[in-house]
Amino acid sequence: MNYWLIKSEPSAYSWEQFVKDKQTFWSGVRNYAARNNLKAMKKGDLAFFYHSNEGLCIVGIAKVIKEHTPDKTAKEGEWYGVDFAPFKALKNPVTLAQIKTEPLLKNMEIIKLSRLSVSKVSDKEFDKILLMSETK
DNA sequence: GCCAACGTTGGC
DNA sequence: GCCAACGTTGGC
Repeated sequence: MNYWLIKSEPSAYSWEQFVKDKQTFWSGVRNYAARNNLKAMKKGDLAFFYHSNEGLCIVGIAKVIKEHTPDKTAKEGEWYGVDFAPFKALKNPVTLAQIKTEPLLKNMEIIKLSRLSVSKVSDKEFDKILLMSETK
């Protein structure tokens, strides 16, 4: 099983809306690196849901319920989307500032490639962030 | 195939 | 609102 991190601006699509919707088709990705990550996702994989621009924190975990399918919102090019459902909310959001100060997480893709909207998270990073969300 | 210019994203 | 970082584009 693999872990991921997906980013969204709350003003565009928030975790709250996601929970309300019960599931969503993650589309609109127009970046090759992000697309490759989407294509690598398997059913059952978990992804952190990160709020960019506002909040700047990981608020919950999404689960892949359907692997990549063509993104019909793309007028040209070969792009894909993935279906997610909310898995669970974090007890406490883990902020970007917290991640930055944690040595174990300094090399996370989200830190190094802040502009990548879909990035990979290692097992260790996933566990660490979960732990941080449990303790304030 | 290189590289400068430009556009976009996202943190501050 | 600014600016750094990155991706993309286009001229050569």
